[in-house]
Amino acid sequence: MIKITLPDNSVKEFEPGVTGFEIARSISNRLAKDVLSISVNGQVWDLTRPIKEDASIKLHTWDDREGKETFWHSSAHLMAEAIEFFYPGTKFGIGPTVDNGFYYDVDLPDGKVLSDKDLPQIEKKMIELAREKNDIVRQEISKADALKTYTEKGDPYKQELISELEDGTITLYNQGNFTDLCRGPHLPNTSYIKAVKLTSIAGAYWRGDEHNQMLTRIYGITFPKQKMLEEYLVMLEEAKKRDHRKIGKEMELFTFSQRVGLGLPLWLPKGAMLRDQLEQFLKKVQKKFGYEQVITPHIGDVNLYKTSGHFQKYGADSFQPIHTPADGEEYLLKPMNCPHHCEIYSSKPHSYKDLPVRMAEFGTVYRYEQSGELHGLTRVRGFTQDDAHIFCRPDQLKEEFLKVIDIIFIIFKALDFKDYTAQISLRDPKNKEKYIGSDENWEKAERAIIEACDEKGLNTVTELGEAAFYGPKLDFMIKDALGRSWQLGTIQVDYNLPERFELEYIGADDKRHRPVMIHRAPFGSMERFVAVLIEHTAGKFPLWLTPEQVVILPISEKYNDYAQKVSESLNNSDIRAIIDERNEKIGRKIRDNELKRIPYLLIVGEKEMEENTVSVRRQGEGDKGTMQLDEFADFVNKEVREQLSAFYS
RNA sequence: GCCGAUGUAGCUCAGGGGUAGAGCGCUUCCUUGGUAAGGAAGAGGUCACGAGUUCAAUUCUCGUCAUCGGCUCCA
Repeated sequence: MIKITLPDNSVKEFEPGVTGFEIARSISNRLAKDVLSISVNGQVWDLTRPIKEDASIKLHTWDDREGKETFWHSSAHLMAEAIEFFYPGTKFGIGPTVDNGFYYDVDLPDGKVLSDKDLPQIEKKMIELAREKNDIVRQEISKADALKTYTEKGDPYKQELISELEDGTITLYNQGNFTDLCRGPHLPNTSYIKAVKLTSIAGAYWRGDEHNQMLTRIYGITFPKQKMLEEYLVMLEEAKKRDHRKIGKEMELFTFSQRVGLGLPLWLPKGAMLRDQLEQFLKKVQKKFGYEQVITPHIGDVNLYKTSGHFQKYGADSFQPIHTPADGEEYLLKPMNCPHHCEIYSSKPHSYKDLPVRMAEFGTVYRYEQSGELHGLTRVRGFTQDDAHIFCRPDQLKEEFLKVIDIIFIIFKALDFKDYTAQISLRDPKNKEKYIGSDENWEKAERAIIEACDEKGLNTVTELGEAAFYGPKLDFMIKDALGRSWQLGTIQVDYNLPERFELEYIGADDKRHRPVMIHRAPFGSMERFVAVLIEHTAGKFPLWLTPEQVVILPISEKYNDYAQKVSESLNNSDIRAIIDERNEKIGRKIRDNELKRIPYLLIVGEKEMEENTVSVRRQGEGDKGTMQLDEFADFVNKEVREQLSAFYS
């Protein structure tokens, strides 16, 4: 007998060769029905694979990531089987799972091009094949045999994959007439898959390299129940309604113009108001944290970027230099603010007592992005960074890092961002020559970041090899309505620029020393941040931030004068109020303004005019009763203050 | 930049080889009202742009541009 340890540390005994499925059945029939795969000593296995020795196990169902991955992995094979049925001779690339389903990269025979009109018939075939309840069978195979199989099949992609695998670890999976090279694990048979939706079709370079052949990538998602697919599709529809491009248009926040140019956003009055609120808020916070505002031009001499090294690294893929009519001068549209800030730093000598110097600028920068990459406000060619550079002594690094994290916390709190992830990017220890700067400095900087995150109790993921070439960094990422991840705030340590710009300070020892630089941007870019904010709030911005906080609705035109008086009074109390003076009934005005996502609706008529009151409605909540005019102003201002409590405390 | 799809009124979208439609919005008039759509009339389009096929193209074909979904890239 062998001992199987369950996740609750209880131990059960089984015959050697017991399978995951049998273990599940010994626990309950329900579990046997739901289980999809099993972790054996931390490795995910097929349910049908015999366990021959003592092991600790965990059974995975649809509710686990591992369970879903097994399910979708088998679904990718099912799709491949269906594609091979319609297009014999198709060559297959890779078919992994993703956050929401799976994809398979395929190379169709005879230059056949697949379009989304072909997807429904593949879906139908997948369901048909699933119903055949074909067992999915694992087969261990030698490298030589594997290579032979795919050489005969004429599939260069699989051959390439196999040639990189170690002999003795290669497995094939068979189902029906279909065989695929695969590490597994897989479902016991195809019948688990009940609902299929192939979501999109796209080109994808083999192995993600744009010099390689482009394959056709088909994305799909599957479920163990039809109803779950329906719910997923409804969820997708809802997510689309939150798209910042749609809401931005609806709420008149920003627009684009072909005449102005690709990826160059135009901020409309309400969007500009919103952005201005964010900027003013951050300026206040930064002032409190000892930052000084600076302003630098939008272009800079090309030599500035040769000094910084950016021109050598990115010049060829950037907007090309601007040439002066005479004298052969060359200027670059500013892609970064830091070189300018370095020059501000070196405009005067610094004592160690002056440090840190914290220099902030809402600096608009221009970067050439490939046309296919532009995306609403999240990926543009001209954008404004809430940039700042901290020039400090090496011994101040950690403390400064902690303070930047504090600023980011204040902002995320004011905006109710909870679902962010923090990623520490360190250098690849195996590849140290890719990075500049001494080992000692790197270790110091990496330690400072890790310790700062620990001290702040930040839940982080660490990625090796993701550091910038000039220093390690900490990024804050957040997901948009459709689950795509975007980087917002960033804090980066830089030893490179101080070196290149020969920045110095005079130490207590009366000698020259090199400061360390921290680049940081809590919002990242104003454009991207506003985009994510729109999707996060579905356009229902916090009261302190929203462009129009209050709308006054006169019962009839007779009360427009009183509405005017209310509006002036509120504006005098720093509240942004507008009036709906249209010749419409009150019900209509309420409906329209509710849909405009304005937080407070004030209804004013005969009664209110006589008593100097307003009748208050909160967006989405309905009637809140009557208040004195000044009472309402205090009420609103108090709510704003509470939302910004992280700053005021 | 690459692969695929899409482009009709301010917005959302229908239509289709014979000179273009709806709802919302907009304008004017009537109505002056109490907590999620009052009524009537009217204006508004080079059917993205360019070429080709055709007696005739918004519709079919090709190209260009833009947008959307991905890939690559992102200081």
